[in-house]
Amino acid sequence: MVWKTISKKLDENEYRLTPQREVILQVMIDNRGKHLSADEVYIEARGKSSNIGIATVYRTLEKLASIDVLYKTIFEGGKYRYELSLGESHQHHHIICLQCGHISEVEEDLLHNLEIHLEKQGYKILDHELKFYGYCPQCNPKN
Amino acid sequence: MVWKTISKKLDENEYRLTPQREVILQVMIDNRGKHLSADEVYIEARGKSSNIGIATVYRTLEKLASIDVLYKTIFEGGKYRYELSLGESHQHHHIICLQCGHISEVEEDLLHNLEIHLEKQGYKILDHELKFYGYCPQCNPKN
DNA sequence: ATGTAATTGATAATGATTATCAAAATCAGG
DNA sequence: CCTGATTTTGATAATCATTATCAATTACAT
Repeated sequence: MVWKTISKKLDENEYRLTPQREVILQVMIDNRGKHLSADEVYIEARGKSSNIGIATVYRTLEKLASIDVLYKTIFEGGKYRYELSLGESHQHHHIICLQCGHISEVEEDLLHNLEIHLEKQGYKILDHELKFYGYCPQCNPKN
Repeated sequence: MVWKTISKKLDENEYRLTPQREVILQVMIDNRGKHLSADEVYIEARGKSSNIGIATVYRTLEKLASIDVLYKTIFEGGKYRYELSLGESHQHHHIICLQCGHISEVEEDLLHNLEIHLEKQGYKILDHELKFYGYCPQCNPKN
């Protein structure tokens, strides 16, 4: 199901699925919903196939992001993170826990109205990204 | 007016206003509303006082951000950017033009409802950050 | 004045990412 | 299947932003 959608995108972009790329993709699928940095992907990929190079990881993540198989973003902390992009357009709403660092997602897409508002002002909005900073339910002192 | 508020914060935090720090602050005030990277601040600061070191710029920006005189964030592009933080709490709504790179701000604070919603789920939200990507009125092909 | 503490600027060290390049893998046509 | 051309890979060098180090300067409190 997930693989089918992805393969299609790879084909469309004439991007060959080598063993290394397959391992990296599998890592991303296994971690669906998480936001992995390149070195985190590298470590997990090594577990599956011990002789994969860090350069290949960077290259592959970059390429997969450019064809929208992955979504690439950067959080406070200064390194890029990647997550599987699941076809649907607006899903980039993150809640970052300042205590444990856990990053979860908000499903709602409540920004549509605001985008309309901005377009009336002459902007053309293509995408948005929303980040909340605070404590997740586990870390919330009140809970 | 701006200076008064800032001096107060500096005093409260026992942060001395040396000539170098004053120059850096002046650069930030001159560029109110813009989002400068450390090296951009460095270049402008050099124009005003030719023998300021890059290390001092980094140190000062970092410190000023930690006492909320500046707001520090990171955009696609991988480097930190700083802007003057003007007392009011929620103002971190940015519109990034994909054409010219210009970053402007949305004044509205329409996320309050969403925050309430998340708090009902057990989260404790302390801050948020919203970024729109698209074309500004000048670059919008439709205009 | 004078000794102590804070600040500075140059530069080394670090961490993340990108570029380079020779070797290995893969492909397409005979 | 061969074989030459093309793509991909992994190691590593290069780069870029940021942070740490440290001796020299500056400011402070007595």
